[in-house]
Amino acid sequence: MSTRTSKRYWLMKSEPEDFSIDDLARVGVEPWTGVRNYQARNFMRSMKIGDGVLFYHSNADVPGVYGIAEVASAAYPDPTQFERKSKYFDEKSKREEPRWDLVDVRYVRTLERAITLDAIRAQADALGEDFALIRKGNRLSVLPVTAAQWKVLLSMK
DNA sequence: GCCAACGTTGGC
DNA sequence: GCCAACGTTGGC
Repeated sequence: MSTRTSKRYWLMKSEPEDFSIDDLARVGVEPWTGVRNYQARNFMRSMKIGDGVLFYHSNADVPGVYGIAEVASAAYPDPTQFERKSKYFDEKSKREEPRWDLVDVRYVRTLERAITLDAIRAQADALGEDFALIRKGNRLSVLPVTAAQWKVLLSMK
């Protein structure tokens, strides 16, 4: 029994040179490996299948939201933390007590026009000060989006 | 490539 | 528990 019935929303960052919305469109579903920040991990642990995801390109020529995805699994241990050759290997993580989790993310659609970081900043008033993406110094790669913020962002033209 | 912001690590 | 050093993120 889920204690939560309403869908939640998230924003997940990826460097497009590493993994872009086009890559997600190609593979369909992708395990979101490599998150090594406790706050971001905890957000993933609270995700439910079907939650909405804004796919954000960071370190891009034009940073912004390029597509929509959805959560396709509950959180489970990120296998790359145990892979010695992986850049995400964490020697301190134990198989009996994995430190890092991930969720699977499923492609939904690519936006015709990206919602650029500039455009998002221009809507700061409508989005509110609690929007972590545009809070000063924020570096979280997985962050929550309220239903109201989701609506504001996707209705931007 | 630079650098501000911020998280983590480790010495004490 | 403090905090300096270091590493990473991510916009520019």
